[in-house]
Amino acid sequence: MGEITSRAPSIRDVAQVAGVSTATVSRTLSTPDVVSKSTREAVFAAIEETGYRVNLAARNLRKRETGAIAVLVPNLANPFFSRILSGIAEVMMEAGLNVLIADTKPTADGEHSFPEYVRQNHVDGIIVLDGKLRHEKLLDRGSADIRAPMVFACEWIASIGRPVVTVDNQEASVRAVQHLLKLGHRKIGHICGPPDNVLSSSRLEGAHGAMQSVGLRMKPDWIYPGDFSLQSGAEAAKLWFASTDRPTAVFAACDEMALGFIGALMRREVNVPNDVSVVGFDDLEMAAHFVPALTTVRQPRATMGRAAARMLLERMRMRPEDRVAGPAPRIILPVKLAERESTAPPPGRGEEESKP
Amino acid sequence: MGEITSRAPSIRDVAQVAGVSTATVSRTLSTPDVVSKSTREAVFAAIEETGYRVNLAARNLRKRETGAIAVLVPNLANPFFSRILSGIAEVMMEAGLNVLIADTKPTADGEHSFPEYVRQNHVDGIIVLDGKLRHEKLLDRGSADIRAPMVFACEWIASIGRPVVTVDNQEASVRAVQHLLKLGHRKIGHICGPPDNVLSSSRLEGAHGAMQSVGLRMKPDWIYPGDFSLQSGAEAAKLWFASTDRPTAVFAACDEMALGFIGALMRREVNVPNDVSVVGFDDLEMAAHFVPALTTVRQPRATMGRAAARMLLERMRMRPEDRVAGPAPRIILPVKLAERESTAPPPGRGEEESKP
DNA sequence: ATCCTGCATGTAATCGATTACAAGATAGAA
DNA sequence: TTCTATCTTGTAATCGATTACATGCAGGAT
Repeated sequence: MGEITSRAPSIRDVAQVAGVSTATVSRTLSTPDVVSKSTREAVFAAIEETGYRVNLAARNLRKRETGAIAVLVPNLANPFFSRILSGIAEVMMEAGLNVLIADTKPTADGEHSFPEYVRQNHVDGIIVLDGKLRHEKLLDRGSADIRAPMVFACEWIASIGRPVVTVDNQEASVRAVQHLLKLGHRKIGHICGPPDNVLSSSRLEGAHGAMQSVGLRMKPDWIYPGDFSLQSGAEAAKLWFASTDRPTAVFAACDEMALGFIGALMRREVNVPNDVSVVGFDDLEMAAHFVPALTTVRQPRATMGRAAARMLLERMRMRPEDRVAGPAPRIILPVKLAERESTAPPPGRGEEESKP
Repeated sequence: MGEITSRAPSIRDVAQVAGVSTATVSRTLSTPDVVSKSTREAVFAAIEETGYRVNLAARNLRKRETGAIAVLVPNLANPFFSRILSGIAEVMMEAGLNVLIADTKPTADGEHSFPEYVRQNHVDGIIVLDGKLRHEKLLDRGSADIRAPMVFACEWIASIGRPVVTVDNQEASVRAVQHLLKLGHRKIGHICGPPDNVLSSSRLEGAHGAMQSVGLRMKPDWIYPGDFSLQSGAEAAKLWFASTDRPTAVFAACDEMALGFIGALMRREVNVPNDVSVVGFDDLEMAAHFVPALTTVRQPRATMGRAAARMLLERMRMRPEDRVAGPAPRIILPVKLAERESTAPPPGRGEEESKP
């Protein structure tokens, strides 16, 4: 197909063809209104003829920017993040910025990795979806943060004063637990997210708080460890099954764990929701298709992504000294509880088809 | 925290601190062995002291390369791709290359998008996981392909002669169907992938072929349209349910559709596998956790990613004229059938707990 | 006719790293 | 002692685009 060109056409080639200087070509591209109509047309024709594309390395070098932003995702394998990413991409593409996605999934040594192109001045801004990165990495001297603004979305690191876009995790958890309380549950358990994660702790606290406000408490046995994975949900099911004093309802800190939990229970002939009710968090697409369909807290993922993107754009336009002035803004988005099939009154006191 | 530096340290600053020329600093970084031990140490100390990081825009401009490769993913929301991505990232990071991930999900106008940083000479190589991109886009004059080599993984575009890393989809489908045949099924249906997709057609053909080779055929009614989404699996369930002459087993072209299909059936009180057996394709993590656990064709996703990455590295090292010489290589990876709970003998003739 | 204003364009420095080439230094051979 | 080979380092051009500044020109005011 296309002949192998020895070299890509540069702005010089265009200038030559159009019979103008390179400065004029550059101006035609960046500020067309200062160029006369006739030259403008000549330049565009020359661009067409030569097949010219701007060399971004050269532009970036000169402008001291890169035209790209990075998104640090804790684990691409988790479908939860995809919608957020597409929300981000939508806003950024519109703004003419490219989006680099980096998986910070821990490497063999257990460290969350931090891709080189983020450290180096390769991006103009960073959106962090990972609340478990080590502070030093993000704030490393010479790393991008000094030059490139950063915002957190969904998860965040409390000790780093940067803007955050999130939902009110605590409030959402309160609502999830209240839903269970209203159904008549009194013994409610929780499958936690990974320790040291802001989401884990605020969701756990929300659950605790909701119980306390009606004079109940969660037995420590009913609090199962987890790490947001399907597998850890299944592990929680083992614990639930093995115990004698079981909660009649379990609120999982994410849908994956909720589904892993339900799957493992059903494999042991435990019926959800008749034997135990389960509420999730996130509202993954799978949640509605699972049997039983999962009652869960819906996060506005695309909206969250778009909000984070817009926030970052705003910060990128600010002067660096203004960015550090005052407290970092915080956008809290509303959530909704999607009530589906995985929750019902507790066994023995249900209005419906509960079994004794 | 860190003071806002007016400018990032450049190679000049390092040179000045170390008391050498910029050339020596550059050499110390790229070819340390031609530099004397004493200067080398001085330079490293100066780098440490200044916190110097190489400016990639400058390096790329000079070296006419970018140190990054792009992966074009048809739909990030599909968890199938994540493992492939991590396989790619693993190999590429080791080779010192950055990985840019681009979602080519169709925009409003139905066109698969093709991010600017891939068109422009922004990447040194491209891995395409999307078999639905328009040819012109990939081969566009001035686009990256002339300079940057390209390989396909998983999906591919038959008319573009580029290396491909994939599994034998047809053979895998044959095995899936043979598994159903061995269980005693004679009426076997198929949920297709999107039309115009190489995977869809080869999986369908494989299924057809397996039937034909034992003298059977799939009734056209048993071939359900789909697009690899959960939702389309659920739609297929509606069709199955509404028909009178139903297949006793269904082979879905991907796990998502298989799970959507099962979920929708179970919601209609249809039992899987007792009323109908279902086989999927991909072996998503969820497949094993679903109830019933899904029998499915396991694709070696991480291996596929690694193989594609290595293939691309090899192509990047070749001279451009050698790349077009001869037929493009093709790597076919083996698959395995994971037999789980969603398949059983057809109703009425089962050895086990089938119901009449 | 002269001067000023404002627009359109060109000239050339610049961003930071790489590398061909030149030059200096050192050691060994004759 | 002189010459050559080898090793180390510096000089300066280069990659391609942007932009401050200078220049030239047309039209209007006086």
